Amino acid sequence: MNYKAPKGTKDILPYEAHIWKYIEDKAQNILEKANYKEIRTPVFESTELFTRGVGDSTDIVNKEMYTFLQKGRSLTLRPENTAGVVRSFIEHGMHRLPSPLKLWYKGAMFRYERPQAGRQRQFHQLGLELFGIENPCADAEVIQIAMNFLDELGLSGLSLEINNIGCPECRNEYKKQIKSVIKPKLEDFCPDCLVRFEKNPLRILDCKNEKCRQLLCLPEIDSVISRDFICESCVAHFEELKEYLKTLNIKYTVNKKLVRGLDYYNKTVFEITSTNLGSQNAVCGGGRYDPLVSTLGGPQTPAVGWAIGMERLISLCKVPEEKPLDVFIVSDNKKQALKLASELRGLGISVDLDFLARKFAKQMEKASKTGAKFALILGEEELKTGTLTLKNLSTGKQESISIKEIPQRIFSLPLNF
RNA sequence: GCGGGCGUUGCCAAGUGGUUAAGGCCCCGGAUUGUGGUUCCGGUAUUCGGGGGUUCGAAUCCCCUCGCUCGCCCCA
Repeated sequence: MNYKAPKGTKDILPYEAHIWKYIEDKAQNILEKANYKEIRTPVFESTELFTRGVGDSTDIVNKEMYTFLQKGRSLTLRPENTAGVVRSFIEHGMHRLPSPLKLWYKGAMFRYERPQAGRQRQFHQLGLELFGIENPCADAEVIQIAMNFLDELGLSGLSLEINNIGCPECRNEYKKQIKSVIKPKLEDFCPDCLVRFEKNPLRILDCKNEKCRQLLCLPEIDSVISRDFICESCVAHFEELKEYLKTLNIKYTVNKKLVRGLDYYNKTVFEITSTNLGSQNAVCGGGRYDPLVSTLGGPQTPAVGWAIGMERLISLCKVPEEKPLDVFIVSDNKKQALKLASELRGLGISVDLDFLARKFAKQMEKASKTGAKFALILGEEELKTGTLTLKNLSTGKQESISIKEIPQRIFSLPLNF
């Protein structure tokens, strides 16, 4: 029997793992500087959390969840992490902590979809959530952090799109108006949009079907889209956010047709896309979700957050080379070699050695191929005299040395070694 | 759920009906039993994703099936 990783899953192989670590370290660094604390929640939650939280009109809930029954309880592998973090927030009474509460997370998410470029069934997100602040300065900080993070990774070809989809009240009015102008032309729209018309009419706005897009440009429809349908307080929120972004020197474009697929969003929504990805070009997506905490049974708490798709991000990053190994021990005495390795590791030096006890030439070859900076020779001669031979593998120079001198020799190497 | 492309060794591949299935990389051994990264020599696929069929003869043609991949939908 040949076993393969299941469809839509991938191994992160040893030579790729340092890329993940590099990115995660960078994120952690940036987030902690802004006082975000890491939270780790379970990879599965009760199914109801997602049907309530993410929304049962969404594709995620309708056709993409990995759900299983355990002793009569329905559980689901998390398709996203906001609902889980909010559940934890409520369960542990975090609303009593000083506001704002800033959390971040990273981990695997699961959605049953047809895999393609930039999309897997098990994928990883890194995200943050900011609770307790209604003012758009929170939206601005969150966006600023995302942009800063992507910037520091040296990404190019990114663009930030923002929109304000209103609060539940004004959005209902907007839906009515959209429906009324679309209705006369309804039969010209694609079959998917016919379904959307009933279930979630705003989703028609970001349909990628060429015909639908043209229909949306008809003057009578376009005028409804481009008019600010949102209520005064939502407009004020949006205007203020734009001022913050301007002050922070963050470039953005307003995209009136940007609608996010998760039911919990209100007011601000945004997306960061890259021209260097395939058709799944969103690296980061997020927005404000003021109603969610109370929907899930907690006290009314405003919140805003985003998530970044790790696999998509990694495909865009140029990452520095892995640090080379400091020392490779060449020896025909395995016991002494292992002992030496353990001593040097204790001093903070990275050390490997040959376990096959091959001849010196082979061990030297291995030392080279491993990419070690030094070969440290511990043979009969060295054992007799109580010394070691340290060979610089890039210059070929070697010297007799005592164990005490090793750290100094190794750490004094210039950085561009 | 619906479309397109592709499956030859650990990896990248040549081969499109005719004897033992090129080549390159990696790996292993030797030249070189205490000195590498360069070089040279040698080794590693009873078998072409799997099953069935056509044929004297199939990686190559036909049918079925499985897997991967890209796109639609949707999302990070």
